Amino acid sequence: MRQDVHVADVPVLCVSCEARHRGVCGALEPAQLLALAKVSHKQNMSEGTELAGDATRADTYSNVLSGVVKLTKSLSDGRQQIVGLQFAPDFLGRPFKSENEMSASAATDVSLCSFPKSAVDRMLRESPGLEHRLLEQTLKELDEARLWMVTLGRKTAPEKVASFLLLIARNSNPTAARDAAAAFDLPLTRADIADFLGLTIETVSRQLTRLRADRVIRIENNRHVTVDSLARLAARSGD
Amino acid sequence: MRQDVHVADVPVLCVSCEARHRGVCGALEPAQLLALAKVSHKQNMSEGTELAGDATRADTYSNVLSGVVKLTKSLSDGRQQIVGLQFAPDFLGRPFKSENEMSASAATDVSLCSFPKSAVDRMLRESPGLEHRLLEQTLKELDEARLWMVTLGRKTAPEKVASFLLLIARNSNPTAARDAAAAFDLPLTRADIADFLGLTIETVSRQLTRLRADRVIRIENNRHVTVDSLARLAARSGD
DNA sequence: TAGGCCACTTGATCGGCGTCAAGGACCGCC
DNA sequence: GGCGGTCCTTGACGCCGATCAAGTGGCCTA
Repeated sequence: MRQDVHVADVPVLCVSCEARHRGVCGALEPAQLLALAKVSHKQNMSEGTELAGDATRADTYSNVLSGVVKLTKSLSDGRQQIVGLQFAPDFLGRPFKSENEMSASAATDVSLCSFPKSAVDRMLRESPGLEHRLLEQTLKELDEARLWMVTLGRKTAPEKVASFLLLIARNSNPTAARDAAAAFDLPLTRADIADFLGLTIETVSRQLTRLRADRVIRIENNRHVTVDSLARLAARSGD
Repeated sequence: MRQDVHVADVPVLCVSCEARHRGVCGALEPAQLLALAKVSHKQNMSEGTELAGDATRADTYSNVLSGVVKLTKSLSDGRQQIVGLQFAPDFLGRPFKSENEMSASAATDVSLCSFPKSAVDRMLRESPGLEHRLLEQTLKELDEARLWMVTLGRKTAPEKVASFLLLIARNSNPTAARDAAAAFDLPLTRADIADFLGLTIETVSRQLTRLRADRVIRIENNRHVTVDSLARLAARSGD
């Protein structure tokens, strides 16, 4: 019965939403959640869709409900670097700035729950718990970014590719033991992997075939990867 | 007179402290500032001092009052990467985690104002303004980290070195015009610059002499750099 | 003044990864 | 079934930056 009352308080949109528990929405009171749900909407974007351009006005925030969003920065001559991957239930958007400094696009088919920036900014001022969640997520992203800087700056191509596979493997099953097996689909094309690792697609391809030749991984349909021993993969990741 | 009253409220330790205005302490009420000042202490550390080791217990936070602190991560075989530089009045420490995941050390002589973690954590819970400041700083650091990821992943050695010089130049005089002249001391040794850029010290040295040969910079005593036109330097930074 | 140490520079050589080019696998479309 | 397109793989080659090895200059100590 208590459950019923509880569920009755929760907006329909949010009932089965992962972000309500693990994401930033978990910090909201039922009344706030209701207010926010009224102005938010779920949307599905297909792979490749540009979600927010570089130096464009950003007037919405989003939660990632499923799929993977890539954050990229480019140099003027077209060289590109992926500076972050956002998985469910990550929060998408840069508080306290109205301009995007990077572009976000759907690396896979993605579903998002989007809110007007103004509504969230108001709640941020009223509800310290929300700001706390946002701080936690931002610190997590900062840790991840700094960890990746080591990969970009100091690892070799074979180590980079192994590190990437490990990242995806761990993300697709966070509870797996360190030395377990794993199977997952790569959420990125070879070109995206290259942009994430600071390599070319040829080098990525060569390293993947090398890992396959050495029986560390198997690949089906270019996307589906099977790893018999994550420990063997980790041994190739350099750290 | 109002000024006198105001100053009288401020702890001696904090009266002339930059962090009280631009740093996180600016979010504190006089009473909180007083309470914090009672348990904090200023300390000077000389170049090279290890401030916090990898995987050690971290039980203090600090504000950087002067000098530069480098945050580094290492791979097991000794390869090292600097993942962040902290200048005054930056906040030093990782809230909500008791273990360091990276090591911090003094890149130059440094003066710090250190607080027990517990005292700050308590204030974080009581004072939303403090958490807000911290979120702003963390977002700023995340932006910087992601910007640097492009440098690490996609720029050539000449571009990396030019980018580094620009970063230091802009930091030593944030208000300078984009095409002004600049003069500053490098806060890092060649070895540190290499670890920051993901290069070797030989390559860093070669690129610096090239910039000098091309009259983009002048160098005295290995550390003091003069730039006649920041715009010319920026033109070599790749972005 | 000699000697050692440290940070940095400079030169010669090597190899990892980028570049260029071709070819294969899979797809939808006509 | 042929055809073009996209994504990926594979091979040949060359260059940028790492590696190895001296050499220079400033500073400290004796």
